[in-house]
Amino acid sequence: MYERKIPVDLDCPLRLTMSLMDSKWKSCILDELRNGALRPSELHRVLPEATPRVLDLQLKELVEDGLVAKTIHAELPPHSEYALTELGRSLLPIIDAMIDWGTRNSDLFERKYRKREPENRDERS
Amino acid sequence: MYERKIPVDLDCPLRLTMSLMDSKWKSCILDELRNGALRPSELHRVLPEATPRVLDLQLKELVEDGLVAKTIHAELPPHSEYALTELGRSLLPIIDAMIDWGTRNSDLFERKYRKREPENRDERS
DNA sequence: GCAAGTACCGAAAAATGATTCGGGTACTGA
DNA sequence: TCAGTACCCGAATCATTTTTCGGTACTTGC
Repeated sequence: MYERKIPVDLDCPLRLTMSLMDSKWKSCILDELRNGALRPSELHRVLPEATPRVLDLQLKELVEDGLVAKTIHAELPPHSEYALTELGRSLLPIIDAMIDWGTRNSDLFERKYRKREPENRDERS
Repeated sequence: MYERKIPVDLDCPLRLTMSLMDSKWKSCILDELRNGALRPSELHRVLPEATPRVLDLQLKELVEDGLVAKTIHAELPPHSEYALTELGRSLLPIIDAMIDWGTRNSDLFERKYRKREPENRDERS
């Protein structure tokens, strides 16, 4: 895990909240966990674009931030599970609002950015 | 401006929304513009931690994404102003929710991460 | 002319974030 | 004991973002 030099911005509530979920996968992970705990392999199955390694790292940070809880089931074979904590669950309204906004406005950005391949955009004037 | 290889993730509404405001300063800029247009120098005055260069780059992206509009006043001396568009304004509820969450939970992370200076944390066990 | 203010912008450096690679452990069932 | 599965991790590498540094251009006031 990276050693965050400036852990979170504690003086600005906005930046604090942002810093907890603005990585590439965290918000998706929180969203996927909304319906119940998932095991790492299951999470990878629902987010196949993220490598297991990334998910592992991000989950670790989420756990460290108290948004997700890890449970190890000692049965055989032992499994680990990640679930939202109450704190993590309290972020869901924000995530819902973002999903909502993205859904309402997706066609706008569709037209704007799906001109062609990732390559050049910037065809103004 | 950096040529985003993958402009925005168009297939996931959550990631789409995120991609528009997950940079270090964008959400702050949107928040600062809520009460009316600001000139670059004014914006720098209210966000002194961000260099004028960064603000410039971020504003440019915000304009390109349609969240902010730029107006050039041709008087002398010519001034430019940046204001929220309707689209940008429609993100404010999300930003409000984040400010809210951050305010409600700041003391939690205060205790957790303000052990000492930005330097080392990582004093587990 | 010259300093000071404002708005820009290019290029490189630095910092941060994400991904890949190559393992390691622990258990299973055969 | 061996392949198979799931989980975990360090380190290097790659990608992206942010910062730094410098510069252009224009206008105002001296």
